[in-house]
Amino acid sequence: METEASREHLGTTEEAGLGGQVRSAVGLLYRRFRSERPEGTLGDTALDVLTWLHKQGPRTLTQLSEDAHVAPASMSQSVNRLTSAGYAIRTPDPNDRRKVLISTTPEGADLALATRAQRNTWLDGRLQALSPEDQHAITRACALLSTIAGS
Amino acid sequence: METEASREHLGTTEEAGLGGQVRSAVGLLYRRFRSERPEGTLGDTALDVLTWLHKQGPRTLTQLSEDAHVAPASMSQSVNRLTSAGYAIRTPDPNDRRKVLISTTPEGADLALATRAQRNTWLDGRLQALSPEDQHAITRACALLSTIAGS
DNA sequence: CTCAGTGCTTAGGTATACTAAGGACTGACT
DNA sequence: AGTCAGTCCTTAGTATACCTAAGCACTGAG
Repeated sequence: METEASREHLGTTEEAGLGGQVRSAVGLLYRRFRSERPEGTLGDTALDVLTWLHKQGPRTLTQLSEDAHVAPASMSQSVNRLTSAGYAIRTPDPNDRRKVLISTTPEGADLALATRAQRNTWLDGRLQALSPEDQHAITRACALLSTIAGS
Repeated sequence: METEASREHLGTTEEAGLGGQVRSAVGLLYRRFRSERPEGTLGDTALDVLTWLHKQGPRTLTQLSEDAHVAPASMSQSVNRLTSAGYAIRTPDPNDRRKVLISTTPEGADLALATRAQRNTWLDGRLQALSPEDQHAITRACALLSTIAGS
C-alpha cells in the first residue's frame, strides 16, 4: 500500500493513534536535540536540573527526582556531575539532616541561561517561521502535554 | 511542602520562549515514557526502528541512522540488539554489497504492534479526556514538530 | 532508647549515544 | 587489469543517564 514511505515523516501517519503520534514526535525531537548538543557540555538532564534550580531556588534531591520522573539514585548521579563541575552545591538541610538541598552556583546559573539560549536558537528560528495559529497550537500542546507528563 | 513553584509544571512558564517550552515538554514526556517502560523489554530507539521497518519495509543502516538522527555506528548497535533478540534480520543488498538491508522478522512486527499499543494505553487515555480542540492542537503540533525534527 | 520509616548515596548493570579506526565493496581512472 | 578514493558498515572504547539493590545516616514515635 504505502510504498512512498519517505513522505510520511516517520510515524505521524493518520493510522497511528494520537498517543502514537505524540510518542513518535517526542522521540524524534529528543534525539534531534541531543544531536545538536556540542561536545564537552552538560547533558540535557543536567541542564534541566540547573534551569529548575535557577528558577525555583534550592530543592531537595527527592524533589528533583520527582520533577524529572526519575529515581532518586539517578538524580543523585546527575547532581554529582553538576557539583563536580562546580555548577551546583549540596547543603545539608538544617531542619532535617537527612535531606540535602541542592542549589546552583553563580556559574551554574549563568551557564543554564547561556546554554539554554544557545540551544534554543535553532528551534526558535524554525518556530518563528510558522503561522501564528501554528505557534499557538504548539504552545497549547506543550502546556497540555507537560501537565500530562507531570501527572 | 508545596511551594508556589510546584504549580508551574516545570518549565512551561510564560517567560520561556516557545523553543524552551517545546524542549521542556519533550524532555518531560520522554522521561515519563521511559519510566513507564517495563523491564526486560526493548528500548525506545529499538522499538522505533522496529516500527519504521514494519511500516516502510526494509531499510539500509544509513537510512535508519538518518531517520533517527543518529550516527551509523549507534544505529548498528541498536540493530544488533534487535537481531540478537530475533526481531530483525540483516540481508546483504544484492545490488550493492556494501549495503545491508534490515527488515523485521514476523516476531518483530508482532512485537512492534503489541508493544506500541500497550505503551500508548496510558497516554491515549489521557489524551481522550481532552476537548476536541485540545486534541486537534496536539495533532497539529505533532505534525509540525515532526517535520521540524526531521528537517 | 530502640526501631521503623525517610532521605540519600554507592555499586553494578542496561540502553543509547559518540568518535576513531578499520574491513569490504564500488566505481572511476589510469 | 590494477589502483585507489570514496562509501557503507562494523567493532572498540568512552560518556550520559537511567534502573534496582543494598546500605548508611538521620528522624520521630512508642
